[in-house]
Amino acid sequence: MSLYVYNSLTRQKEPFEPADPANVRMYVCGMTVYDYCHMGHARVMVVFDMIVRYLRAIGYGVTYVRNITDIDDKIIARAAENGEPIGDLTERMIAAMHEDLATLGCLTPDAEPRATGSVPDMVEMIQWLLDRDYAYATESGDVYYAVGRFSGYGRLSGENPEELRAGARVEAEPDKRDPLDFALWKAAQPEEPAWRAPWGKGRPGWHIECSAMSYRELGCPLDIHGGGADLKFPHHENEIAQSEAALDCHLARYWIHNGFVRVDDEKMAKSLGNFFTIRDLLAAYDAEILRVFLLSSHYRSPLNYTEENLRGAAGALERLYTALEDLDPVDYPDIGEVPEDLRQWVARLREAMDDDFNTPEAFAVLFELAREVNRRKESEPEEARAAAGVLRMLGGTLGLLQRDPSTFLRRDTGDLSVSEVERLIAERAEARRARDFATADRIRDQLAEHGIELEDRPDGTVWRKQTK
RNA sequence: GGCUGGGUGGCAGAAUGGCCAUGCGACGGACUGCAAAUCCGUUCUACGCGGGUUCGAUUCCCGCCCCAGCCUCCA
Repeated sequence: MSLYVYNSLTRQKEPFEPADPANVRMYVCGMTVYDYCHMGHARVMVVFDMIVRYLRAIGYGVTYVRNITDIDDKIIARAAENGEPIGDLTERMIAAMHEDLATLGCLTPDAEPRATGSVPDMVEMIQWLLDRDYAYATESGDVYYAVGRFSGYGRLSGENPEELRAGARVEAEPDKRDPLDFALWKAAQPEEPAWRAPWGKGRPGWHIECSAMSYRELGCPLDIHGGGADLKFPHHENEIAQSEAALDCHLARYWIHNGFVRVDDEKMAKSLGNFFTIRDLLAAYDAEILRVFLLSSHYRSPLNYTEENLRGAAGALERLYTALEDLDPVDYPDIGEVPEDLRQWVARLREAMDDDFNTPEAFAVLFELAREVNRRKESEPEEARAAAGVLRMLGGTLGLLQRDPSTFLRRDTGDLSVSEVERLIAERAEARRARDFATADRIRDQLAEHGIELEDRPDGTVWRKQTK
């Protein structure tokens, strides 16, 4: 059995065959740091984190590079608006991003190159394009890519250059030879940061940074190039044009694009005023719940944000952690150590994930395994420990289930302190001993109003946070 | 208009040419002082519409309708 990946370039699932299995080279377009990460960013980050984890879990070595765009029009505008230096704004947003991603359980990429730290690489690549006549400089000092010179333009997005020109909503830039041409370099403007280049001072266009940085960090071709679906056109199309013209090499073997986050079935967008930052949501939901939500639909499908769906994710995670509770799961550092009778679960998860990272199917496997753990819990504690160990290990391949179950299940006491909760539980225990069930039930109702759910067990009462 | 994806039971969300997804919800049973959690069972003729291929299609083919995204900065 082997991994199949949907390749946006060919529009079909293909067997995954990296050039070097010991070093899968993966480049993901990260974010432009002028504001906090929203759920759309979170989805990209979590989806590709899941992909890296899975590739590593099945034995690949992966070099994961994710860039940071820290110079562009929006950043310049926002910094001016705030009356702060560009560097202050971007440093602040990068720190916030790192914090958000760590909270969501995303691994740190192996490299996180910044555009401003890579300008010489970009200048060099633009020079190659000029030398080969794939680019031209204008009177005003801009440099454009000559799309008409590149025959493969439109292959990734399925767009036809002729159609694009015909329906060109692109406003006419007098200096462009072709409306499809795009900026590689923008001539310096007063009040804007600028770098030196042989053809004049200025700053890089957006697309060139990914071509230059991916080449510097990983060479060419990449095994995987990823990003949000909206980057297919024009960003990735332009990257292909740049890299292939400059390097005589196909930029990437596999293109992976994730679907959008929607809100009430509309795209989440700042212009619609319906976007949520990761921070907004972390105030209301545990980070691992967000992660479950983000992986609960297939990465290429749209993901609809609703309160109900978030609650569903919370319930799902609670079910999994409840299965792990009060067990000491066996630690399996390697799949090979899983007992024979539990291997089928590992195989089923792999089968799901090997099919283009089918996380919903993977969750189905985890739920069935959780049921198996629960079944064994009473009668066969040792077998339950083993099954729980596998559940935990498989959850780990998705970046989940690594916490102590009781920390998760008792993560939040709402507006009561833990000692108050415990005091009330003790009071109730007293009442129950006296068979004063009216009092006992009143205390239970009182706790329920604070979102605390009780469970009476033979050896005492435990409480947990109730998600409703 | 062009280019991508989609339309599955009360909700979310997979797979699949003929049998079970899975989770949540609802209902019944076991357990419990009652609950909760858990287990067992049931629920809902689920597959956008109309044709075709087939012994048999939600699944393949054709046409249509509808939705979302991209075509302009966007994860």
